[in-house]
Amino acid sequence: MGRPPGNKPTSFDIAYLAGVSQPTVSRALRGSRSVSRATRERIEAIARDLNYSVDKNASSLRSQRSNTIALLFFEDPTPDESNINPFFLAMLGAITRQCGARGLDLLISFQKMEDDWHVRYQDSHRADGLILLGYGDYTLYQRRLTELVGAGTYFVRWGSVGADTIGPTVGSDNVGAGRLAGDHLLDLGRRRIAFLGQADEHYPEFADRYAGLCDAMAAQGIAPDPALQVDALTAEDAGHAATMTLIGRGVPFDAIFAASDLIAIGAMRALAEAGLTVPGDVAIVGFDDIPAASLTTPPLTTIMQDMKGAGQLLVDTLVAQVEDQPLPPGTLPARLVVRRSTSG
Amino acid sequence: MGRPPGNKPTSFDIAYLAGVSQPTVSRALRGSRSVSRATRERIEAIARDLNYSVDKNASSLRSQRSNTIALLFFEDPTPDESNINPFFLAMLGAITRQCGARGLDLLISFQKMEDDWHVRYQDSHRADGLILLGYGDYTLYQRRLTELVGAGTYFVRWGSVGADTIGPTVGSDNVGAGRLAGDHLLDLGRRRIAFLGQADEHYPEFADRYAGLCDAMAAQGIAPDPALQVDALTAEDAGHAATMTLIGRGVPFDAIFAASDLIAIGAMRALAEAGLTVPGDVAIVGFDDIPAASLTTPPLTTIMQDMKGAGQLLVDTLVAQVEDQPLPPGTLPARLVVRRSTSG
DNA sequence: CGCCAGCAGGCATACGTATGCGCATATTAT
DNA sequence: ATAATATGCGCATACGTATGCCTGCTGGCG
Repeated sequence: MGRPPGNKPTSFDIAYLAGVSQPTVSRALRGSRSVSRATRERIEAIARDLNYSVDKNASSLRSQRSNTIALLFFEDPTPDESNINPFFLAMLGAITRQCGARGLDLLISFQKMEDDWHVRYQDSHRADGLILLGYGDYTLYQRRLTELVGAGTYFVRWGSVGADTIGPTVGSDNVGAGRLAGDHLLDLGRRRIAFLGQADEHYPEFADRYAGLCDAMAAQGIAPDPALQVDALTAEDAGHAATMTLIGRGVPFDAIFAASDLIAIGAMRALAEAGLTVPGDVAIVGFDDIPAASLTTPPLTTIMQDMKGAGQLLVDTLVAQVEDQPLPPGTLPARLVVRRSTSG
Repeated sequence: MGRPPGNKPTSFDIAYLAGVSQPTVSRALRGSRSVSRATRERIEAIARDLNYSVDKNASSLRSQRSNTIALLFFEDPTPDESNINPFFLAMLGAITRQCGARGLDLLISFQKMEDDWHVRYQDSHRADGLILLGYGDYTLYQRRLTELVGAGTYFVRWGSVGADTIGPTVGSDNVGAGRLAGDHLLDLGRRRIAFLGQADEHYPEFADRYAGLCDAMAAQGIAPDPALQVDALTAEDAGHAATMTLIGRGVPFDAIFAASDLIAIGAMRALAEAGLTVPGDVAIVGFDDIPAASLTTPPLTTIMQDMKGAGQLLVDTLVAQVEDQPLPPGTLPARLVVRRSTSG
């Protein structure tokens, strides 16, 4: 208190007051073993007293480590603001928390994948590495990801974890989650389970969820019926449209597993319009457990991903790369949240 | 391409290749008038060629400007992760966009207001200024804000804009928004309008909304009835509880203006349980236009805040301070979104 | 033809920290 | 007692950019 503003204390000021040299201050504050305990504590006291804090720019410049990671959201369908997938926003909380726990700063940006932002961020030493978060057509991103790998940029991606993914990837066990949903519906006696969601290589996460559903059905000796799978992207409208398509096909079904909650909500709207009851005529399971899922009527049974774990794993995986350590395994278990859309 | 990684080009490399001195490179790339056009273009070409990008740390260190702002979320009720107010998350999109447009980086953190994080961020030159975002008991924050002002920290806060606010503040015109909601309900012939939301000095934004409602009623010669105001914080449960209280009071009401969408959603649930129809028995207006608002049955009439404008204004106000320029005015108009909870 | 103005760019240096290396003093082994 | 080792700290310097000041040159004008 009292020092004229714009005249922030430096490590030299501390050194002077402590009667030591500037390097000693630096070492002391970083906890180097080569400063005696007494000296260190004296320096720490003075630093606290002066309200000193290490200049981040000087420190990063000298050490070539920014202790900062950059979070890049990308989504292809929405060039407009605000319409961010609620699931990712929830994950943001977990990521910031883990960054805080590890003493990292977090830079954030929403970008189209076209910009070369991602490269720039590491080149300019703003960040030590990147977290890439986004749904969208995976095949469109492959080239970009390959570039990143080629440039030696450290990054980690949220998505489908498989053999052919490019770069370190962290994701839920989507196959297991699909199996979870399938088992649940099968336990309830449902046999004609529809899947709403793009299930091709462009959207591997959705495809995995479908594969898990098929696994569960196969375990009961039920062959998947292609007529019960309808493509749909993440949005509510898509869920509505897909359900209309499904109904239009005239094949009977007694359950729906939707690849996202928004799809499920759209589906519920379409079912209501068609005079079908939930869960009476059709049981329905969503995916993501977005806040709105518990607010629908009936509340939506869904799959909850481990977002806290996801945030930790993303950050840890990135740091492991930067520090040249072995990467932790990349998949996280998901959990079924039963609500009245299946059990009512 | 091709340069060994870890050997990033510097301005010296460019200078060498261009046959000029390093300072000239710096000036050229920053667009200084004292570099000839020809030289500048030559330098720019080489820089592009080498995939050069200015080292952010060195630049910030030297210029004492980080061109970065820090966004601090704080909410008192949720020490747990994830449960972030969706409204703020939507605003995040607008803020990042404006930061991008102004060439600023954005640091982000969720914190309890107790930590001295906010001071640290500017002291350590991580950020030029802070954006403070959070609901919560305003009176609890006053001391912190006063400290920030005292420390000369640049910041801007989202909240109620009034005479007694501490530090530069940006917010919606909550009084006007309340009037908007009131006028709408009055136009529909409703006369007994309840308000659900804390309306004291601890939550000035809510109080302003209530004041606007009272204004609108007063303009029609209707005196506000204290029995029709029930305290409620932001959450859905609170809305449910408040509505039960309201019903329990036995005073007749034909409309509800809720201080937030989540309160409104809770209210709708309580009304349904009590056998009251929306909008037949009770018309209801929310606030925020969160994504779930259009998914309720019936869809919720609500007040939409100008989030794009808010993001711009927050960033612009902060930058104006840093650059020692006059601050733009701090209030933004809100808009009524009519859905079936009032007009059905 | 000489003088002053203005343009383009170079020189030197500062920003604040981190770290390799060397040098005392203190400690132990021989 | 002397050599070997450890401990604690200072010296010098590097990180890469931005900027105040000065210089050399060109051109216009009296």
